[in-house]
Amino acid sequence: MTTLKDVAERANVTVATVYQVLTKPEEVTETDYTSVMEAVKGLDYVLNITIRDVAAYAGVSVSTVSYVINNNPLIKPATRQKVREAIRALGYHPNTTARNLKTSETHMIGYAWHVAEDPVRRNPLLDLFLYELAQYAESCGYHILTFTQPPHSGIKAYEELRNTSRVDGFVLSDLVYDDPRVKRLMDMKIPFAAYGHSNEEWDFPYVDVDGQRGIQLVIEHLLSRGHERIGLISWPEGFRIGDVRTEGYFKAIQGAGLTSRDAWIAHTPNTFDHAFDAAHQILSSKPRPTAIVCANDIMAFGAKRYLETLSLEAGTDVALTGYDDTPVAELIGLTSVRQPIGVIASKVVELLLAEIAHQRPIEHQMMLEPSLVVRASSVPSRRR
Amino acid sequence: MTTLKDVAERANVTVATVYQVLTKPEEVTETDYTSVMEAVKGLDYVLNITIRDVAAYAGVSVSTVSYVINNNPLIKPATRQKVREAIRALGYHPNTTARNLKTSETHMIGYAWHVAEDPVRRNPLLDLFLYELAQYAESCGYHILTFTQPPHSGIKAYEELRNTSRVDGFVLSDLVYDDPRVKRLMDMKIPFAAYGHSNEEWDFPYVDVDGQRGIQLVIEHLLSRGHERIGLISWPEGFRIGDVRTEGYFKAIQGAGLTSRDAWIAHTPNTFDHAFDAAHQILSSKPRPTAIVCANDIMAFGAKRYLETLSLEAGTDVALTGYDDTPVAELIGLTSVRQPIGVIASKVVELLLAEIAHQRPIEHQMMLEPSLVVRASSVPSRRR
DNA sequence: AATTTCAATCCAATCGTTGTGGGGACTCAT
DNA sequence: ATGAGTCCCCACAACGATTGGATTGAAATT
Repeated sequence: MTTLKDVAERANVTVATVYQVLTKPEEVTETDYTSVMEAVKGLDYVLNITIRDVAAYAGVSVSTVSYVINNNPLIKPATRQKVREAIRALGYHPNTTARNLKTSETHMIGYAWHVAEDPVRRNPLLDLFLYELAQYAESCGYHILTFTQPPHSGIKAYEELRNTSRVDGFVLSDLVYDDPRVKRLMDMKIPFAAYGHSNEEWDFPYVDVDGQRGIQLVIEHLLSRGHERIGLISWPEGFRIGDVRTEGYFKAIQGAGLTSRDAWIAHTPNTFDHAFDAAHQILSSKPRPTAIVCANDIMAFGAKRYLETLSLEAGTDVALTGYDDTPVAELIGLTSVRQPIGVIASKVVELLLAEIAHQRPIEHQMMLEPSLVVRASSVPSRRR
Repeated sequence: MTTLKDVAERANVTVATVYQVLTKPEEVTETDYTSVMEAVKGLDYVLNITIRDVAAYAGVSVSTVSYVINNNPLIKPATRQKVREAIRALGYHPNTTARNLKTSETHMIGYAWHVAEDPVRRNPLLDLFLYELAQYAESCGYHILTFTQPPHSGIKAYEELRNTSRVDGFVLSDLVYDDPRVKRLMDMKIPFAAYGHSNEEWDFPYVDVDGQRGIQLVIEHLLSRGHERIGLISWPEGFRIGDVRTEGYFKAIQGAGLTSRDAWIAHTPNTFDHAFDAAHQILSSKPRPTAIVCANDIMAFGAKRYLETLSLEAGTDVALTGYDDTPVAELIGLTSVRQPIGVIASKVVELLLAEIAHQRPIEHQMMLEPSLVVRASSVPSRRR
């Protein structure tokens, strides 16, 4: 491979001159220009600054430049300065690919989009999570490689990315019971960290938010507002997040010495229409609850619409709460439970980087606290 | 670097045996096991299948293996078969990093998250776009590297990613007038393709959706339902998308021989509350419009809420339309304009890949047609 | 003065591929 | 037998960085 130095020697000028001719030809003497261009032609050189060029420019060896780049303290400040200057002058940027090859790291984190056959089921919370993930990873010098996991393809995509060494590890979200991805990644000893957890017996790094606690917060809030008949709309059984929240509901109700009734409980898929119907069912019971807790904002949204058909106002007539504090909750003034997505993302990245460095901290499983965001849907208001 | 072959020679067994010892020790004879393990220890070898191992296993040269991998037709079918078998047997996967270094391509596409200081302003449409982008790019053997562009940092992040050769090119979205990213990327001859366009005079590859046409569809629909007094809630002037849609409104109104009034037009930031107020203002005019066209779903959502405070029903009492067909539109039964995000994403990727290959097609600027999604908010309904 | 020590550099091998430029083996016509 | 022409395959030099071990000159020690 031809370097700036080769051209310089052939044209019998300095490396700096060659660079100047190639980047700002207008600032250079006629003779320099022609001789350099001739050399360039002869060697058919194309400008591409590498570490070698920097070394030649600074008058040191390649390794010295490398040490400077990597902040190796052995290098004398004067030399360091000289090299830095050369880097600046030539506008040099280390080639990540070459570095990756040598160090066999990629500084990339893989994150699979949650499968979304049904666009309505796309979870805005996870979009936000991905955003925060990207942000925090970047501050650690990592980037996120997003990929889509074809439905029912198992974890092919994960293996492929790892096998071809495109990523150093993975972040998982949307875990299910006995999540096969977790199992397989553990088996293959591929670094990963998860948002949410899967199987109590598996030992892997994750960050989760206490779903029971979230519902507890909601119910405490409702109790403080005098509600004693509290309904629930949650997922069908068998979904991890749903089950946790449902359980939280029962625990909190019992903890407060209240009772619930079957008629006040609905298990429905997470869609607007199903929740609408569920609200209808619950509010048809006698006595009917004065508050309805929903395991998700979408459900609350559907319930709210049902209230409107009865000309009931959420907050004033029936208290209504959601979960996840999605943008829609803000829009419709829905009391909801917020997960600290920013913190989760940063912790997950931290855990993952530790895994990649083969240093699993003692506390590699964290449970974070959600917080309650009270809005109009659970407190009576005079207007609007 | 030590290869399987080195170990095999030292232990005086076949390459296949070494591999077997290292992967399925239970299926191997005692003597093989000990001799191989001894060799492994002596060379302190760690299992890592490379093209060299495949070559040794198949009894061909490294380049032959490479040719097979890259489907070079020169290789004889029998040899090809032999190599394929070796690849399978050893579970070999080419190392992407090494390949990237050699070919100086990365098969990565950079996409910056739209800046979102204000979380409420996050655009779900772009989340969907990113998803589709990832999906289509993958089908072309590319992956998406997402990054966040720190606000006011200019296009530093873009340059950095390109300079360190992490990506082959970029996809842009959320373009503004005279977008500085477009200008700079054009200047630096960095491949990119955009969703949306920026400056009429710049020649760069993009895909856009005809915003005027979208509004026109809406207004034609309203006309067909007999509306003649049609209001508009749109962005303040100076935002590309907003201006296009506003213009579409005026053109369509005039084209239909109708007139508009200043009092029926509101320019507001894209928030629920501002739209609420705008609707209030518009509906206070006399005569008041029978329909309100909004340049965005969020605005329509705010307007809808205002209607509700008046006990007016969208669709029955006042027709209301949004734009972008975000999930919320589906939820609240809002007539909206849908952009073919899947098509856009695939076209953008196509254009970008062409740029990367330095083959700009004649049609490197496409304008796609939006479509109207009619829901209850613009058609009177009997129930619900 | 001879030897050791040490900080500051440098040399060269290496990471795992790709692809050019041969070259051996074979066929076919001379 | 010879030469030309194919057809397959291989040796080897890259790609652009990192890094262990060698080297060097000067300071410290003997």
